[in-house]
Amino acid sequence: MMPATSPPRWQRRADARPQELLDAALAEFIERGYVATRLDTVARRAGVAKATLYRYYANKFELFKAVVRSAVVAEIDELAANPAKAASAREELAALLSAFFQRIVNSPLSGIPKLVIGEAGNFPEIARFYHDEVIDRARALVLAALRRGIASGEFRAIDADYGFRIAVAPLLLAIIWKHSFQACEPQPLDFDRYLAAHLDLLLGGLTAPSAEAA
Amino acid sequence: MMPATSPPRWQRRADARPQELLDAALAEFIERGYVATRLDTVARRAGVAKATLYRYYANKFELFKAVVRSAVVAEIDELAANPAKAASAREELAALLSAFFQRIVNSPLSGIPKLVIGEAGNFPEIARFYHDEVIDRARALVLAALRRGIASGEFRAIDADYGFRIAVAPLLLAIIWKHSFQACEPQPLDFDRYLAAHLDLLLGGLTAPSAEAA
DNA sequence: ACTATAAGTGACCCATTGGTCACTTATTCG
DNA sequence: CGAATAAGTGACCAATGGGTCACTTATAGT
Repeated sequence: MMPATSPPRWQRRADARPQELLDAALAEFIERGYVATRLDTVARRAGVAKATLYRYYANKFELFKAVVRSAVVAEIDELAANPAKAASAREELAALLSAFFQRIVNSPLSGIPKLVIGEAGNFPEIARFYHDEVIDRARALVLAALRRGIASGEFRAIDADYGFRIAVAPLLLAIIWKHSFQACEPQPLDFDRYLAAHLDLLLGGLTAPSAEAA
Repeated sequence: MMPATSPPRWQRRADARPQELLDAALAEFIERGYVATRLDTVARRAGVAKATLYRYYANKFELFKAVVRSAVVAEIDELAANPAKAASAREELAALLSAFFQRIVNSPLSGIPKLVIGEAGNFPEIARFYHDEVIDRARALVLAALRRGIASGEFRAIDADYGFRIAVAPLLLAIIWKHSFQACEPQPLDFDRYLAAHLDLLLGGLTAPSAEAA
């Protein structure tokens, strides 16, 4: 009988662990939100014990920040780095909102904004972090498109900052709907038609002559 | 020495308790959300012990439903009962969204939709309840205004159900902003200007001629 | 080989809170 | 006045989960 050398109970993989933990945590945060995500589950999903997770991330919030940076912030930065330079401001704005829609709203990643929307009220640090790292970046992109259109006379001279919020509001609503109320309705929302309807109305409103009375 | 009859340690006030508990619970839910609201705190705020609360409401969810019905649903029903019959569909829609804005978004009551947005994902029963009791009611009102305008030719023939969502999305965003991100920005959002900007764009978009090319 | 050490772990602590229950007491009614 | 009973209560339970710590063990360097 060979006393078969029992395989090691675990391996040292210090360089692979951080990313594996990040992947596991992203999936869990998306599925369950911030509070409901159990660090023990995240660790097991990554194939390690909870105490091991703490060797790489100091606490839950640090883990969360790392996840958001590696997933959402990276996505937006990529968008910002490859600007779809369109002929008109209309097209640029439409392309931008479409990109946000396809890459975030209509993807599993939407779980992150959903989580933030829900829990930012109870965790001011999360709100501040997300505001500074994500919202500000996204806003810069939208504001640029709006200002371009206003400067060129393509759009009416609205307050761009308010325009930004009104332009992205339907994206937020789509996220909320998808994650919280989808199951309450017989037929699901058609995301493409929804986006098209929004762009149609928004661009119509932006272009309409200022003084139109009833 | 008169052995002064010590005042009763507590009083029986079976008819006043339910409303007092509702008031306390509304305030707590608004301040802290669903999960973070402690039933012990609610009870103490109403001047009773936690076990007393359970004599009137079977559990946390039942208490929550009672709160929403007595506060939010009542508000919407009142709105529905006194329809501001305006001359045009434009005015009707504007009046309706303004009313929602003033009575809910720009009032402490906004804490309730905020809470639902945040926690509906983790509590399907809350989502279902809010969808059936609140969203459906609100949607009926907005849809009526939209359909009226479409029927009269005042609005373009968009899909009213999508229009509903796009019309209310900025209200939701305002709620989220107010509760979660207000503190992250130097100057606060001017709610009145924000609403005006939204109505301006929305009505502009709804009225614009269908085929306007760049 | 063998040792230094970084990587990994199980068991534990502690605070938290929805919900329950046996008990006390204010009030009402005959 | 004195039950009967509904209103009210404090003390408790069980489950939960973030975070810690003393300990074990894989592995690289010599």
